[in-house]
Amino acid sequence: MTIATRKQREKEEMRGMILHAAKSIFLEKGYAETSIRNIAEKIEYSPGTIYLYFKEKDDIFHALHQEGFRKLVGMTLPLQHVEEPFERLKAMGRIYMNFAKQNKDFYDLMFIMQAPMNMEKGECWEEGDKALDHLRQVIRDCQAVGRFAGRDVDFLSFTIWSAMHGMCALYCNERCQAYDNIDALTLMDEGYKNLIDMLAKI
Amino acid sequence: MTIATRKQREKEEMRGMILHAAKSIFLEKGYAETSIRNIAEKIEYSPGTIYLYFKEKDDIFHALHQEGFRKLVGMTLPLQHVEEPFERLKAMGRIYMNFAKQNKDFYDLMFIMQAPMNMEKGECWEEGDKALDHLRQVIRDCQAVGRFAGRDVDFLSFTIWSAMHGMCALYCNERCQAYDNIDALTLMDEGYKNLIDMLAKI
DNA sequence: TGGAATTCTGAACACTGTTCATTTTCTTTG
DNA sequence: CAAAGAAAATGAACAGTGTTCAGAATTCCA
Repeated sequence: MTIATRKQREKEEMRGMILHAAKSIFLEKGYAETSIRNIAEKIEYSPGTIYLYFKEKDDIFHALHQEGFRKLVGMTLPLQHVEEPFERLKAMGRIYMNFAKQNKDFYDLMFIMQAPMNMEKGECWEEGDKALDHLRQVIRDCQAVGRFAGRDVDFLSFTIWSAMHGMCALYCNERCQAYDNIDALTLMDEGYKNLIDMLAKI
Repeated sequence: MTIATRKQREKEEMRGMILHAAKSIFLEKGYAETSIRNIAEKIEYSPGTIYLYFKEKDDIFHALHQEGFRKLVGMTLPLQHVEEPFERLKAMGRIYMNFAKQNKDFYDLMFIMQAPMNMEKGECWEEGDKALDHLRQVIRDCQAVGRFAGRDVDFLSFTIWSAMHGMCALYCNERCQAYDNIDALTLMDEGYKNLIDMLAKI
């Protein structure tokens, strides 16, 4: 093991430490509280050190952004066992919604926040593109069994993603409060059912 | 005209000045750049003065939040001339989407940002509730002419609002970039069409 | 072991929202 | 009109932010 490779490994480890600390603060106290100084304190290094491993704060959140997508993609494994395309689409929606319900902060970071988005597209959406392609493929599969006849795949994927995202975003941004007497999670579930009903008839 | 009423009026005028300055900076340079010091500089007062007219920064954005809703509600006037309920619903959607397209920052402030949301519900959603009630009423009107049979008005309004919001939010947060070769505005238009088609068949 | 290269530090810069003692301005009273 | 009182405006100060960089500490290699 050459010394250069050890240096390389140590650099990776340090990046890992920083990301780990950043993530724990982010999940515990939210984005606003996750400052460079807080992260530095957690890993017991000085603030300046962090800038030797990340060009800027957004880089850290960009990394967490990608981690979030890996997490989401990881949750879609059960889909392999769902053969019927439309059932698969339904399951995808459920998984997406559950991800948002269970990972409010990650969902925020991935789909709502402006923060880590100031990147050249390309590397930023590696994982995100994969997820979107997955949706497109399921839609094509649905078309192969006679559904969504004549619909453009891109436009329909946007329609479906938007509808799901709309519910998740209103949920994450506390806008469900607009419905006084209805629990936010109930709202999401019933909204999802309506969407499925609509997709079934289109 | 008593002196007390003049004082009152001057207080209102000062609030107006602050709001006007805040709005112009907000629309020109975005939320992040709209600092108390920037606002103070624009109206040629010291930063401290602003706190004599607004308890905190969020209060200012809360006021702009309300202004945004008045603006949106104002745009719905043409709806009075649309008799057929479903046509009216379609027109509502168009107006909502156009509002988002033309007022990205206001839309962000009203439906996405967490910023001015840390208020006791109630006064914060006065205008927002009105808009939502409007949607509910149109849905009921649709039901009166045989559409959306058996659907719960609250849940359906959430479904529709979410679907519209999803598109607008992805647009405002630059997530439409996920579609490389498709213009964001085209995406919105086609997404809207799909939604209408689905609502027509539900 | 000595010099070069790397790694780390922490003070400094220019910001942020917010507070508050002090000063300025306006209003009322003697 | 002058003095006293009230109201309004100030700007320095506090604790925080992201980011930079000269200098100190450490590690590496000859």
